[in-house]
Amino acid sequence: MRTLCENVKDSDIGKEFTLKGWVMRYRDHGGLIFIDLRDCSGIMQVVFDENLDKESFKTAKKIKNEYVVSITGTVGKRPEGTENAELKTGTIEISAMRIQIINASETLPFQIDEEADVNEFTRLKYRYLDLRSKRLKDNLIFRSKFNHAVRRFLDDEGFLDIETPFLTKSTPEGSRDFLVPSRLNRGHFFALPQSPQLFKQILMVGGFEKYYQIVRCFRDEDLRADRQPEFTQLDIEMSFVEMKDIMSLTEELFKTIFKSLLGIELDLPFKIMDYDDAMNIYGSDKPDTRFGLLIASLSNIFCNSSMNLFKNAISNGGAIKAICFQGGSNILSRKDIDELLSIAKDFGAKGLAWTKVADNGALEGGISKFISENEKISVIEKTGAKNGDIIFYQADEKKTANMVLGRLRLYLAKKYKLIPKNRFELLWVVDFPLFEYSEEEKKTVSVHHPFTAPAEKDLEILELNPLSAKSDSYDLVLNGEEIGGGSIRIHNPKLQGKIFDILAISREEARLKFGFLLDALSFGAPPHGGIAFGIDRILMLLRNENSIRDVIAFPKTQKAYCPLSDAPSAVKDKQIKELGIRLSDTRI
RNA sequence: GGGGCCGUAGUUCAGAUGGUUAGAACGCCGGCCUGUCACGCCGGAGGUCGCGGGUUCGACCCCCGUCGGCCCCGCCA
Repeated sequence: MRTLCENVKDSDIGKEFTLKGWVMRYRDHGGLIFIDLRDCSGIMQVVFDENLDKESFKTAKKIKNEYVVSITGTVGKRPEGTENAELKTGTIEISAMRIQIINASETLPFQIDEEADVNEFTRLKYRYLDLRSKRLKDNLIFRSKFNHAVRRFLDDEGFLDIETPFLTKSTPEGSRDFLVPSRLNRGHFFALPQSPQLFKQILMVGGFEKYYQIVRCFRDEDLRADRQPEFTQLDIEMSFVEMKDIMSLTEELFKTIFKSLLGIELDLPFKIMDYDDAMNIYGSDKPDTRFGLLIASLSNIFCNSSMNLFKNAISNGGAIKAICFQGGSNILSRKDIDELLSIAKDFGAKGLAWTKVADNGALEGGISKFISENEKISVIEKTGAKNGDIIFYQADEKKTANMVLGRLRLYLAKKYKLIPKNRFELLWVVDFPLFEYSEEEKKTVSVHHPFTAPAEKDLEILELNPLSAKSDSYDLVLNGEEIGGGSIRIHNPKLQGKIFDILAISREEARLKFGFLLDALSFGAPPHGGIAFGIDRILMLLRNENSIRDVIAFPKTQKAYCPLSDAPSAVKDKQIKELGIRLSDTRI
C-alpha cells in the first residue's frame, strides 16, 4: 500500500509507510544519505543511515536524480535545528529501511525546476520533464480546477454540455480553416471548427435552451504568445435572452470562479464601456484600465492653430489627440523621446510632437513655441497635465491618431512599469459597429460575424447607413486582453437576408456556405444569443504567465511545430494517394 | 509576407579591434564526508561555436545564404 507525501503528518511519527515517487534531490554525506522524494502531492525527505540497514544503504548509493523509487521506512521527527520551513513536510522525515529502484533515469537534458530559463524549444521537446516542474504542474492543476468550477457552475444553472462535430464544413468567412481531406468523398474536405458557432445556434433551434461546452477550436493563422493553432473555448448559448442576461450570467460565473480559485471577491456588475469611448480614450477595443495615460481630444483647441501640422490635420477631417505622461519630463531624456518617435513611426505615425510642462507651468521644448497661451490653458485642462509632465501629440486621421497613442500608451506603461501587479480589471466593451469597410476586400464586412443581431434602435438606419449601425454584441476584457465575446444572434430569416444583402453575399452564396443554418432558422428559431471565452488566455492572466503555452500541456512553437511529437510531418505516398490528392511541390 | 532580438559544453552564459590551447557556473563521472536540504571538499571528462558557402595566411568573430527559437506588425469574422 502506497502513501502520498502530503498524507504523512507529524502525528504519524513512529508509523511505517511506503512512499513511491521521483528522486528530486540527492545529498550523499558518506555514512548518511538524504533524498527529497517527489510525488504528485508534494515532497518528503528520506534519510538512509548506514547503521540502520546495510542492504538498502548500498542500493541508495546507486540512486541518481529522477530515478523512480519505492521507499519503506518509519516517520521520524527531524532533529531540532534541522527542520525545513520551506517544505510542508519539513518537520518530519522518513528513515528508510527498504528501497527498491523501480526505474532508472538517463541524465536529464536540463535540470527540473531551475531558476535559469532553459531554452523553450528544449523544454518542449522534453515536455514531460518540464511538466514535472512545480510551475507547470501548478498551472495544469489550476486549469483542471478552473474547468471543474465552470462545469459545476453551469450545471447548477441548468446548462447542458453538448458536443459538436470536429469534422465539419469549411466556412471561408473568418480565419483560415484547417482542412481534412475526405477519403470516402474524393476531392471534398472537412474543416476543423474555428468555433462551434453554427452548431450551437442550431442546438437552440433544436430546443436546448441552455448549452455550454469546453471545446477545442482550430484556426490556421500565425501564432503569438496568446495564440495557438488549437485553443480552448468555453462556449455558451441561450434561448429567449437579451444582452443583459448573458452579461449577468457571465458576471456570476466569474464571481464564482474568482472566489473559489483565487479567493478574490469581484464587484458586480462589471464596468461597461462603449466601443467609441474605448477607441477614443484608450486607442484600443480591449482597453487596459489598470493605469492612466488616457487619450485626450484636442481638436477643438487647435482648429485655429498657427501650426500647419495641426491646422492641416483638422482641415483634412482629422483630429489632434494627446496623452500626458506623468513626471515624464524628468524621466525621459532627449534620446528616449527620439526612440519614442521611431516607435510611434513603427505604429504608423507620421511623427510624434511633444511638449514638456515646466516647473512654472509653461510648455517647453518640442512644439511649445507654436502653442498660444490660450491654447496652452486648454491643453493643460484637457490632458490634466501637471508640472513635470510631458505631453505627446498626434495629428492625423482620428483612427490612426487613436491607434498610435493607444499603442504608445501600452509601450510607456510596460517600459516604465506603470501597470499595478496582482490586479484584475474586468470590463465589458459594448456598442460595437455591426459592419466595417474592408479596404482589402473593398466591401462592407461584419465586425463580429454575419449572424450578429443589429441593435434594436439601429434597425431603421440599417438600410440608409449600415456602417453607422451598432450591434447587440459584447466583448469581455481582462487587463487589456480580450478574453471573451459574443452577441445576440439574428433569429429572423428576413433580417438575416437583409444583412447578407448589405454584405453583398448573394442568396446562392449564402445557401452554399450556411444553408443548413438558414434552413434551421426558418423553422421557428427562438431568439438566442451567447458568448465564448478563451480559456487559455484567462488562465494565462490568472496564473500571471506571459504566454498561453505555459497553461497548455502540449503547446506548439511559433511555427506551429510540436518538438515533442515532431508534428506536422511528411506522410507516406500511399496515404496521400488514398485521399485522392496530390502534392504540388515536393520541397518537404 | 515583413520588422526586431537570439543560436558557443548536457544546461545557462562569457568570449575587445579576426591570431594559434574556446572559458565559467550548474549538471555529469570518480573519490572523501553522519544532519543535509541549491550540502560541502578534492579530482576528471565533456565542444562540427546551428548548417552551407565566401573573404583572409588565418574566422566563434567579417560577408552572403539557409535552418531554428522568441517577441511584434500584417493575419486571427
